Amino acid sequence: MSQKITGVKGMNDLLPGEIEIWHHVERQARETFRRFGYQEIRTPIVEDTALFVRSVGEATDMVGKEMYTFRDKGDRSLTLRPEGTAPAVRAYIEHAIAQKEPVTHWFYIGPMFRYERMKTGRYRQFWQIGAEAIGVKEPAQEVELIDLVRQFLESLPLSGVMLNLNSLGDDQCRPKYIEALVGYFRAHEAELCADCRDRLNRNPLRILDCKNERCQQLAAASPSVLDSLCDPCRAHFDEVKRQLELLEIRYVVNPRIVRGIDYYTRTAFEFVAEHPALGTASTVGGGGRYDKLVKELGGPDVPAVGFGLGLDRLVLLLKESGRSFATHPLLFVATAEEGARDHALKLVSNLRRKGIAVETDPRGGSLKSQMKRADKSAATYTLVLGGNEVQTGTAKLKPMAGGEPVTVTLDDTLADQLKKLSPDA
RNA sequence: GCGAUCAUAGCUCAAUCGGUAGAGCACCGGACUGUGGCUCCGGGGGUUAGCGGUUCAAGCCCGCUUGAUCGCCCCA
Repeated sequence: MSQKITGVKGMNDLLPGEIEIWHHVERQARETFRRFGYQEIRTPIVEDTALFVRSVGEATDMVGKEMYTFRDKGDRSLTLRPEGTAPAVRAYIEHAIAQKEPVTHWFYIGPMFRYERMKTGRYRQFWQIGAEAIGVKEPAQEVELIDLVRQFLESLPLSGVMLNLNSLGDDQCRPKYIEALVGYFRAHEAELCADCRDRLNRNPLRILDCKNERCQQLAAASPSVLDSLCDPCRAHFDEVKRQLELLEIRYVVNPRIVRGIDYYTRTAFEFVAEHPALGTASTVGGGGRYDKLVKELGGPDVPAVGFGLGLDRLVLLLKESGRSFATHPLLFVATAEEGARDHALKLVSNLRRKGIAVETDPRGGSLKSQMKRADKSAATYTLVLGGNEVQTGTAKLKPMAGGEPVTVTLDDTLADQLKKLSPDA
């Protein structure tokens, strides 16, 4: 047992029984993105470490202590991506997408990696559904993305998710705000927790996020970002709010949302679900505008907005609904006599080619044991193939949930007969 | 990174004072020889997470490791 190899800590296997719910969420996501005109991208799981250091920010927890970083055989420093925006922007720049189209709408679904302590809803490999809209400076862009998330959540369906909204200002007004904030906290430095005293120098915005009681009190009385927005930022924020109201999207302005990433400018938002199933991991998604990031990473000076949703957390919430997403075969084929095996083999193959979900037990065995497997498969009908059926060219379909058997003919029209019986399948 | 709790069959859990590891569910088979579920009967399953220590004797006591759960931190 000491030699037993197990999965890596914090990285989970997804097995049948659970995977169906993931498929459901991913299917609804893809369908929503289709309606909004967003196209899928797939970027590598591994990137140059510098990409995240330069975009997410050196002083963030994500970069400072949560990255899976290693050296490859060429002595390059590589990192398992902790988030999806930086890789998307890297790809956008690398493929000179700005030269080809003024507006880019992308989405992605894939695993992210952060070296963190595990708890409910937080894993070292977790999955994100994200979107990036590059090239639009207008407030309508973040409103479109927020509307997209809303419609996606409705499709699952998932309710009770609150939208928290904030504006972090831009490079005109943010420096002044941070100056005011630092000045304020400097005056109360002795009262701050040890972490926050450190944050004061490295990343003062994060103090607003601190859960320490005294820090919270101080933060509550601190200058609000919203009071120091410059006129263009204020107008932008007001317009975002106006359009959200136009679409009847409910939100709460929360000036304490700062997000754990440095690249956000102006609008920042979070989707929060207070639910016991999530424990303290109540954030199911977050995003915001990052108008300077593309240029900072060496690309053109284009504005952008994006969001990321925690697929694992959505699945946790959806599991609570108790809904079943399992799929079942329409037909199970059992054989009653050894001589019918070859006929069954061909029958099953032909039905499958015609699109019918058919299961059988390749091991054969007694009819009784095959019937048990038919029951287990949750097939709608079972067809027992034996000498009689082969001889007469007809068979009875047994409805496994009860009811009268249905007689079918064993010819090329069998698939159509089955489809007629069960149009949904 | 810090703190707390926990680890027995595939799953949920028993096992008295330290004295031969058990049940339910699940799985397989039979009762019922071409018809599942219900009932009854039987069967396979365990280095008690791993390694070491104390003891005549350890699932139980002690140490370490690994893993899980929760809180802090932070986030999806």
